[in-house]
Amino acid sequence: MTLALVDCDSFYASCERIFRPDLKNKPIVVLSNNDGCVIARSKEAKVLGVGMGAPWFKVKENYIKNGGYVFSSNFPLYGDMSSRVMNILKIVSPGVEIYSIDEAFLNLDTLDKNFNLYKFGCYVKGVIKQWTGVPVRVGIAPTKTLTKIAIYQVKKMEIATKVLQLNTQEEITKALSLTPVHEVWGVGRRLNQHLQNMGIMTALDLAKTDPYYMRQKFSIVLERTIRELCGERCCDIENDRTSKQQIIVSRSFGQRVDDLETLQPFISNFVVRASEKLRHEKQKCSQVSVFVRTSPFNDKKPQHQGFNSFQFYCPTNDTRDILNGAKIALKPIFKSNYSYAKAGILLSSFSNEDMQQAVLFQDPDMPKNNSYLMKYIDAMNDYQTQIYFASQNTSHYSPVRQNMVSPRYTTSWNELPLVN
DNA sequence: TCTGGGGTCCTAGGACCC
DNA sequence: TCTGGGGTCCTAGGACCC
Repeated sequence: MTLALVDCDSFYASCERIFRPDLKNKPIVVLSNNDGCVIARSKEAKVLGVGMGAPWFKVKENYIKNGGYVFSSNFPLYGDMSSRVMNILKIVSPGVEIYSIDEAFLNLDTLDKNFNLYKFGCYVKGVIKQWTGVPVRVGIAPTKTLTKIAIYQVKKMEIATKVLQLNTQEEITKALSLTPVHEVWGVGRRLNQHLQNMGIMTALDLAKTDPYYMRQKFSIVLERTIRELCGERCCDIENDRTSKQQIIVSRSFGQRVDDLETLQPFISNFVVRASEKLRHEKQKCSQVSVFVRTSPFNDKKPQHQGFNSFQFYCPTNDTRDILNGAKIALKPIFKSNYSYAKAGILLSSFSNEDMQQAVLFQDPDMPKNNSYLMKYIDAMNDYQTQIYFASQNTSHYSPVRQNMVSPRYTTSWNELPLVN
């Protein structure tokens, strides 16, 4: 009974480096939207003391002075590199669960008992590096939570092969004793504080607690974590990805927005994007919510945040319906005299697009949603946006500030890497 | 001056039912 | 003075993840 976790090493920074081989062994950081804060760091950048999530304007000077390189985020590139990695995993592994853009669990239960899993891990690492250039780590263990522990140990102990198998109880116990409790998957800031107060400092301390007691005191989630640390599988591999429960599109603004006439078209852009995702998921939604907020970091200006939802009479994935709902929801929460720093929309209450909810006062043969129209618009916009809705801002997706974006090396004909 | 975006799961509590 | 018991469903909010 064995699982593996394949984890890309400093993923975004590695993607940038693949197309800039001159940056080998150089510090690289990747920034969030608007070049706000640091969301990825190469090993060398960590050495320079750049923290995860650090506001860029605070670390910039020192980092650049020390010879660091910096990129604005380039998600088309990272998304494409990710799917290349995942496609390789689907070839080499009997079962794959894509967990995030840079992580996947492999189900190795079906492999023969005498199969050399450690060698397999090394092979996976090698083939991904050779075919994509992405460096990965592999953790092998009986449960998901333990594969996470294995990955943490690869990082912390700087294991040269980047592959660690936790097989015997001795190996597991040793790894647990060397892992601080806040590094355990599922233990966040709040829980860590409580556990520390109880004298639970390491993953091994946590594994030794009574799961029933901890369930009463905290939650069933923690009970599962404890059992997983003890080798009892509580989280299964999900082979076929379950459909989404909600879709969010939101942005922080590079420039503050303080009037509805400016904000509304950006909200429309978010709605259009979210509706495309919804149709891509083959779902309809019954609710759209809109939120706005001022900057929580600016204590000199008045603060405001608003959230409001609109319910649809029957489920829809027609952009025009959702634009209308979002517009109605935004009105009461928008207040003038505030400088808004972030806004977004959220679609929820999904149902399958094939199911048609009959409506009493509507002719069932005349659906309001014109799904053909949306299909054609999606098809036309697939390659490059050609059709906009009247309420959109067609010149800017959102007020954004990005100064250091790398080319879309793999997803745009005009930006392919050149070989001299 | 400048602080990301997109998700999941669980729980408590209210509304409602018989 | 004294005011049941047991259940379901839904939602908002918290905690956590990458």
